[in-house]
Amino acid sequence: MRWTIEVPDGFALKPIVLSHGWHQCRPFEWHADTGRLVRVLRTDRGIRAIELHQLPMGSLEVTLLNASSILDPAETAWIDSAVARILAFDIDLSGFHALCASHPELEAVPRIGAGRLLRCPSVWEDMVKAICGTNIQWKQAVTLINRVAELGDPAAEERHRAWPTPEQVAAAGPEWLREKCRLGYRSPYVAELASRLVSGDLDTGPIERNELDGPETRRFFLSVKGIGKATANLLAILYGHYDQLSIDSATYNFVGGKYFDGEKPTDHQITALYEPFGEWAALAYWYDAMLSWWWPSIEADLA
DNA sequence: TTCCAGGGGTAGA
DNA sequence: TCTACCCATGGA
Repeated sequence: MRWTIEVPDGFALKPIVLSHGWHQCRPFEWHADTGRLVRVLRTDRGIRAIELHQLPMGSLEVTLLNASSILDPAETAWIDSAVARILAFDIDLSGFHALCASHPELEAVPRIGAGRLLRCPSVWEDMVKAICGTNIQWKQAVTLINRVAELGDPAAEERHRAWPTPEQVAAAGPEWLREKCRLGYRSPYVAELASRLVSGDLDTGPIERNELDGPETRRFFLSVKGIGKATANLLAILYGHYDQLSIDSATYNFVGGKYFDGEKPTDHQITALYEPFGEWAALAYWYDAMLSWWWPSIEADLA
């Protein structure tokens, strides 16, 4: 089964897939050679694996990988809305793209259709992955995340698994996360997050419905144990609030190397550097780092 | 062996 | 608000 989805003007699939490390984590699967993004989704009818591919005229082609499944219009519409969430169709980048035009170092951003950041279908999944990425090398974080993903339900007759639900993680418990996933001291944080979602003590609805402003969004994420300032800011950035940078060890390395002669800058110095970008500060930093670091290696691939 | 990674919680000032 | 100190894990 195959259909197409219309995309916002100037949208490009590859830049958002490669915007950060989520595409390396199951149940995402990025095939760089063919430019296809596979994602497993849990609908109210079952576990579906879809493959996204951008057509030459811009729109997205969706291929259902569950060969024996036929979707009704309601389920197809649900998948379309999930794709829109993952690929941040709702984000209006026109202000940022206009700003990039007057900054030579960011000139490539609008030209290649970059600026959006890849999200998971649920805030729950974004939060777990963010917690797993704290104080750890990213490659190792991917290993942790993929072990947690093994808890998810498999699609019938397919190798794909959905991301586990909060109920599944809460039932598995902190010891399972520690011993089987090797989450270490992060395991009680993830277990508590799952339990709070199951009990209704925490509700991600306001984030999903985009009802909160930047400060409210950051306060929401900070209320979760295991999520501190850097991670809360990162998650707020994923949900469209760019006025506060997420400063982590990679930020010190990049900004120190490029602007402070190799010396580690203070948080205040970093903030001051991108303050002129105002509400777009975090994106300005993000693509400053991206274009300087590893973007050149893939830029030819994007042309 | 020691250091530290895409930090955060906690106690004490 | 700021600073030590501790926290699991495994790669470098």
